[in-house]
Amino acid sequence: MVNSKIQRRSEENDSVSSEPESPPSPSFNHMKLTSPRKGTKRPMQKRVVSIPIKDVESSRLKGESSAPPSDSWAWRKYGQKPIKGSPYPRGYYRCSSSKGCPARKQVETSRVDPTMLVITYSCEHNHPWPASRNNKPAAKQAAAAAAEAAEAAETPAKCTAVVKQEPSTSHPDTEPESGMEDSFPGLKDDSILTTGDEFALFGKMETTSSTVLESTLFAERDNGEADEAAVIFPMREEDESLFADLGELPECSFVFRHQRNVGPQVGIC
DNA sequence: CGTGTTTGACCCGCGC
DNA sequence: GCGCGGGTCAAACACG
Repeated sequence: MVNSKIQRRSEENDSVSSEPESPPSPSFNHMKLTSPRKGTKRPMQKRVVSIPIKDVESSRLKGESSAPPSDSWAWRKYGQKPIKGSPYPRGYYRCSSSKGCPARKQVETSRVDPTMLVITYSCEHNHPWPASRNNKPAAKQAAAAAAEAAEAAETPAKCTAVVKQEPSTSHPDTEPESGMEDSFPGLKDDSILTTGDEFALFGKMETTSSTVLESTLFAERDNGEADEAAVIFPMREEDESLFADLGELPECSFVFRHQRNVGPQVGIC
């Protein structure tokens, strides 16, 4: 019971702790050795992705058989909570593609725009994603998760996105080289839309008409337009190789890009 | 039978 | 110090 609970948490912590130099906080010592919680110093990487509920509903109506996979990983739901201030519940998912995978994601309907789903991915710093994938369950579960949030929203979908561009850093090498770059211009050139290998799965997100990748770091600058906090991390070569595995993205896709001098732009498609 | 979902309870961090 | 809110656990249940 309690013992098993503690033991389980200890095991989880063991599997998670890739940093021997950062012992658990004293408050965890007596009771819970658990995954990172709010306010802990553990370097969790976080990415926030918004997708239109419309896409989710459409894919669900199609039986999701012909719909693109939401991502490449299997997610197991481990909780759902109503969020204060938001009429929509938040679902909590854990990566089940491999044992001990600390990756998690949260799915909720955006309070700012009820037509958008906000999916927050988080993972331990430098945590390697499992090499093997489980596309079928991943697609099924992610679609179900999104559909669930979509049901909670019960609002007509539209296609609205907030876009940020970065003219000052438009390098010539931002020329798209693949289908992905067609949809995410400049994705490969810098760390604006910085995505670690943990989040290579973003490319598999359910994106059939419009997709927004939110880098909410800039949102913090911009008076917190988004309601999620994200940590930006540099993209490395291995990340790019993982991006190579990204699926095709919709034509009407916007990428939030972080910049210093230019304010956000609103794009409607 | 294995895997995933639901749901109530528990725990912790943070704000007041 | 206390209460609130968010995040997680785990038993029970559902499904393929």
